[in-house]
Amino acid sequence: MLDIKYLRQNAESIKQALLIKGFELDINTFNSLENNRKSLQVEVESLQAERKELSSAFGQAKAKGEDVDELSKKIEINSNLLKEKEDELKPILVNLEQFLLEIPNLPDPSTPEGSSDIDNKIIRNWGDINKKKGLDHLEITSEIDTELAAILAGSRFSVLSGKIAKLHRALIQFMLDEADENGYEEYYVPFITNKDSLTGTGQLPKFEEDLFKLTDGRYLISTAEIPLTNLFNKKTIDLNDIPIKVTAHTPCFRSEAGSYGKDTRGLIRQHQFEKVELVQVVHPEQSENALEELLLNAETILQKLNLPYQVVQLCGGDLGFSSSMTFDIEVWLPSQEKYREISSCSNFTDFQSRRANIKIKDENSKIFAHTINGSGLAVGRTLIAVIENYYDEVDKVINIPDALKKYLTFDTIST
RNA sequence: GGAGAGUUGGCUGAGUGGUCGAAAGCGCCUCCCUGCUAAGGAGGUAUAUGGGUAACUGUAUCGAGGGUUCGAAUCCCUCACUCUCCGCCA
Repeated sequence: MLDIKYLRQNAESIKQALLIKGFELDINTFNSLENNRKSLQVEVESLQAERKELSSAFGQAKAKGEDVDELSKKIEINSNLLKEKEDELKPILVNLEQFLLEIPNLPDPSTPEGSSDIDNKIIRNWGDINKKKGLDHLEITSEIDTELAAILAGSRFSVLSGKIAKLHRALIQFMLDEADENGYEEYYVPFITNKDSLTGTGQLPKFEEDLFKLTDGRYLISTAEIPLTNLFNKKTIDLNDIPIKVTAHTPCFRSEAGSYGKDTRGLIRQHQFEKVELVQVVHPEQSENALEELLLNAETILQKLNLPYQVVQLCGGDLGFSSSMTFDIEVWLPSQEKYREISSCSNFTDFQSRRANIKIKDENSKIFAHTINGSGLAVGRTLIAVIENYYDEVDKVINIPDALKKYLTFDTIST
């Protein structure tokens, strides 16, 4: 959520800044809501002040046994008028709140212009890619079964078995150990979340269709960012406890509404996938560095797995609703001869902390914290990358990356 | 699932219809005293938000939301959460 005071004073420049995200701020609507709000609020509050006075006069008169007929009349007039004005004000406040909740975060000034991922800016790349097109993970192993999953649940699910299932688990363990080494405290969190939490991190109210909703009105998490960030919902954090670094491994559930026909084959885009998430809650002055650090934490995992990747900075059109600045890490997939997103690391500045009310107690004042998060990493896609990049066509085996060997009792997976 | 108790400021905890944003204590801050420390004394110390250039000032907030009332921390209803007991259960 943007600072409403800031919005009042800088509507035009905010509108300009948001255009790069493809969002058109409706200043007229905002101004008319604000003007109505202001005049009605002033009226309501002065009527409330009057009520207070009249009520206490009434009480005193009653106590002295004085006649209260005239006072009663005044009170009735006040009460009717107050009710009328309150009824006018209430929906305006609701609308204003709604309006604010649907405005995206301001993009960082460094954000490249562009409308889709083709305009993302390549920052760096790491590792050598094998130029030769390779088999895809479904072709390589039969221990990933999407047809079986379709019988169990439907499309966009998978069943893993045997050594692939173990490799999948080893990746999770490896990633959590990496996070631990980098100073992130591990959490185990609910995979079901309420509206308040989802509003805090920005999935609601605008992106409900991306989520699986339960019959009791709650939702399955689409990322561990939601529970991890909301660990600090409505909290004031002592300056000494900053920066906070937390991690969790969770399944993520996404409806993938609107992505029909996209990435339909294999594990790339699933309704359910595992992810290790890294979250930091930091002082505003540290957030830029914290994002760099978190990005590096995620990159290191790929380096240790010896998987080639590139880092891109998202352009305005590709930048998420809540994010101010995002770097995606994209891993090389030989079957697609493309880099594919495997981690998304973002600085949300004070956007989430305003919504979730996460504050830092500075020496003598309270300020909104900055929140940073990123995948470290998406496990399913890492599994694909390992399978495809470590496949030995001659021997028809998947070699186990050195970094994972201590988690497994085998060095290769025959196919 | 059943029965009961509870939720008040940074903390402990009083307050069952008005003078209560809320006693008292602790903690914290400023000052005074005392040649260190400790003890003692005086004052201050919630949050959000509106109006105003400002000084200043209005309003809201006692778990959340409704209601009763001229007036609600206090009475009523609904919900959430915590605790105790019973049942069930990994």
